[in-house]
Amino acid sequence: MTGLVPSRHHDIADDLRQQIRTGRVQLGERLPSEAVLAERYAVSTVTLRHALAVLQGEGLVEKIHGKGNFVRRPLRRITYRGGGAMPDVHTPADVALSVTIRTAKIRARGHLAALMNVPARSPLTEFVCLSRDGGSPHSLARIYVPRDLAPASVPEESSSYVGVVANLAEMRPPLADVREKVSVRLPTQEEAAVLRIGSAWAVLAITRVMSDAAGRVVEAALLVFPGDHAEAVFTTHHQFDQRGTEE
Amino acid sequence: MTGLVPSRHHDIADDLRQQIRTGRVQLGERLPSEAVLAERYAVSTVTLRHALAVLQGEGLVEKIHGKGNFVRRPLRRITYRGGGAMPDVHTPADVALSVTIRTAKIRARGHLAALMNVPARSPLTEFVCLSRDGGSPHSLARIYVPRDLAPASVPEESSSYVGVVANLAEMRPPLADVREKVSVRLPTQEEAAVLRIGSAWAVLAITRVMSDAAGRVVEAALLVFPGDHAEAVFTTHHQFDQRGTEE
DNA sequence: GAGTGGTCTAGACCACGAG
DNA sequence: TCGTGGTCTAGACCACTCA
Repeated sequence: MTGLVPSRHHDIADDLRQQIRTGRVQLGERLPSEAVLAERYAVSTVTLRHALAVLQGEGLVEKIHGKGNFVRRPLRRITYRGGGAMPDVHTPADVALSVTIRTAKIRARGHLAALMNVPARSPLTEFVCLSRDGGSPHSLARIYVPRDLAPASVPEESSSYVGVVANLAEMRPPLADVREKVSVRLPTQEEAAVLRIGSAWAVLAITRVMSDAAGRVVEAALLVFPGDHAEAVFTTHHQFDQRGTEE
Repeated sequence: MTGLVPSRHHDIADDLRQQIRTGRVQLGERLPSEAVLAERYAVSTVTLRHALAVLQGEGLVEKIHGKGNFVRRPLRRITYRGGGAMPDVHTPADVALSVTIRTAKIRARGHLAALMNVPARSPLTEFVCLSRDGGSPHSLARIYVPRDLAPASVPEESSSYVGVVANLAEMRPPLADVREKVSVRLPTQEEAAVLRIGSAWAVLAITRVMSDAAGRVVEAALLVFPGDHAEAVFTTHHQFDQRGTEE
């Protein structure tokens, strides 16, 4: 909206961005304090913070209250593949992802019951999976399956995301339909805290519902990825000639 | 990050949000000026602007420099359906969408050439479509097709998005593959201006590449939707029993 | 020119983190 | 306790819109 009028905080953001990209500020390192930077650039702290907010929005800087501003290690790009036949994330190197899983036995209600097309109070098992790429949070998945389709035990911590997903898939009848809804929204406070992102920065949220040939929902998953380095790919193959309704 | 400490600008945002939602401030109307509101809430203009920024991020308020802050009419939710067999947007009432189309004959280069898998300088036709829902911008689509597959003429303005897409589809050989990449990013300055959204608010960007049975790319589309009221739905049907690689 | 939002200042005080 | 970021003030001046 402001258009092409250069503003001081943009200049500063550009300068800091350059220093980060050229490696003059080391990855993972702390930037000088805001007070120091404000003096260095001869601006007020408010303006300097505005500049840092720009970089935070770009995912280059992580602010930690009471500690400082840190240059964020550029995270591996996350590619989610749609279609449901494969693990959620399978970039070539995603074996390096570690996962923390919290399991709970819950009962369906409200939105979740509707999503899974089961009566309220149906027994479900909930898996909350936080995957990490090295030290950095990577993605958050909340997976719900009918209790009778859940593995009896799931390791609390696993070094392989693929293994976990395979574990779930074993119990599952063959899939017939996968419906994935992709949306953009601001993270909840919890999500922002867990993923270590600013609460003003959007996430890529995917709601995935899988059902078997009988139409029974065998899994519902609420997946959340930091928006600045995630993407979802969907591939559709049209196996028949295009005559009328085929999809 | 700040956590549970209530802050003045959040309180104000909450109050204004309530007034908007309960209709005490009319849709499309201008809010009192920032100076007036700042006095009313007994805060500085900076703090008041911070509160408005929250509402702007939620898509409730649209700021227009020199004019005022306006309560944004809640836009119809945009649902993009993946798979490529259908028009981009087909909520029941999307016949109400109007579209402005700018057509240009261009030549492939760089990223676009790679995307369409054609040599640089291949002749393409570009369609830039801005669709509007009533008065509000709704989505921006940049569609590229090989020159020989482009309709000779496209109406500059059309009242029906569906008609336009059908127009394009007529020229097309049967589709074999559709690949859609969904990502979240900040809008470019141009996109922010055209879609009338703040440049700090993320958009849902879809890159769609369609190819025919021979593997030729017959269309590449760069679609941009305001992130706060758009979603994309992908449905996969598994027609065979699940044995090995079938995706 | 009058009224609006956009940017900025030079402080102040509060909340968090680590020793 | 000290250094950090988080919020806020009471102005100032500039840029945009419209009569």
